[in-house]
Amino acid sequence: MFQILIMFSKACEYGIRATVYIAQESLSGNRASLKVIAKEIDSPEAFTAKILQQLARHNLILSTKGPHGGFEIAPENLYHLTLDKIVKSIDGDEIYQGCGLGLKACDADNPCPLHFQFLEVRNKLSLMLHTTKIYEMAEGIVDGSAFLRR
Amino acid sequence: MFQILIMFSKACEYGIRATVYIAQESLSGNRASLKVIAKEIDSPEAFTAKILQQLARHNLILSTKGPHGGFEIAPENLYHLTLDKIVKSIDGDEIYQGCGLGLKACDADNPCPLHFQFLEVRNKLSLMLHTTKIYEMAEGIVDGSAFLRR
DNA sequence: TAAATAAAGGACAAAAAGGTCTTAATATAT
DNA sequence: ATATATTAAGACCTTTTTGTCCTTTATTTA
Ligand code: FES
Ligand code: FES
Repeated sequence: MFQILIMFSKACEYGIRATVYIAQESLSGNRASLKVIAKEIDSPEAFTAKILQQLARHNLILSTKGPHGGFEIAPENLYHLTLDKIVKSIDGDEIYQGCGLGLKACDADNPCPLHFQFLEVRNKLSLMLHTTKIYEMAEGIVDGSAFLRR
Repeated sequence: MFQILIMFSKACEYGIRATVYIAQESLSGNRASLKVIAKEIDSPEAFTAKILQQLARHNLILSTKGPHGGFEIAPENLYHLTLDKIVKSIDGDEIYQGCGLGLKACDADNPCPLHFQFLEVRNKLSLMLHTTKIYEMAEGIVDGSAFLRR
């Protein structure tokens, strides 16, 4: 009964914040270790590990084991990576499909009474996710105009 | 890890669909019983009961016990009731407050790197919820241009 | 090669959301 | 008054999400 209305699962929140932090480090050529990431974004370490594993499996971030290992974003990805990729990796593929009122299908031929209004909001969200770049978010951290904790 | 991105909790979905159905009946002067509601909107009966109880406690709908009892919407509410009231009754009050990335506070002075983009989407959603009237949704059902199940 | 460091993976635990069942309360009709 | 229909309320169960812990695997450095 008590769930926030829009947005991300905890997994997704941590995933986004972690990725932004990793991007920030990658911008200055450093790798970030799980321990540091979890501390910097104030997230549960082991849980964050699972999420980063997923992102690594989907090749959104790179992971390296051993001393001086950690996570980074490949230079060729760094400036292209958008929010929607992160979200899709974590929350799955069917994000933009289901009916907002929970009907089994969502289509304009058999719409629920909220279909068209809902679509507008969803499209706006979708646009936001597709156009927001991780490195831009990271730059906000670097220049001190945005924060990943507190 | 596997949660849909936007929108309503199941409780909210059922709550909205049930209310729209009740509104539809109220438009023609009838009460709707739990059993019929659950059947018409294809929702679990006992769970739906809980949700309707909440809505009744918040005075969004009226409930009457006994034979020919059931749920209805008071005529003076019928044309004013908007979606946001339903959502607020079920999912609580803090819907429009939290940070999209899960930071402890959401404000423009200490924004997360998604704050301003997020706000745009949230405002659009908020506007939609505040302007969409239940009776209009119900009319869509009546005239056959929208559906509450399938 | 051994020791140290760091991520990967799997089993498990806790919390929240979703859902059921049983009993009580209340209104109606006979 | 009694039987019946209907919602209210509380205890309980199930599934999903969130989170922890421990062992294994890979990499680096001494
Ligand atoms: S049918 Fe409900 S949102 Fe499309
Ligand atoms: S601070 Fe994150 S959405 Fe406002």
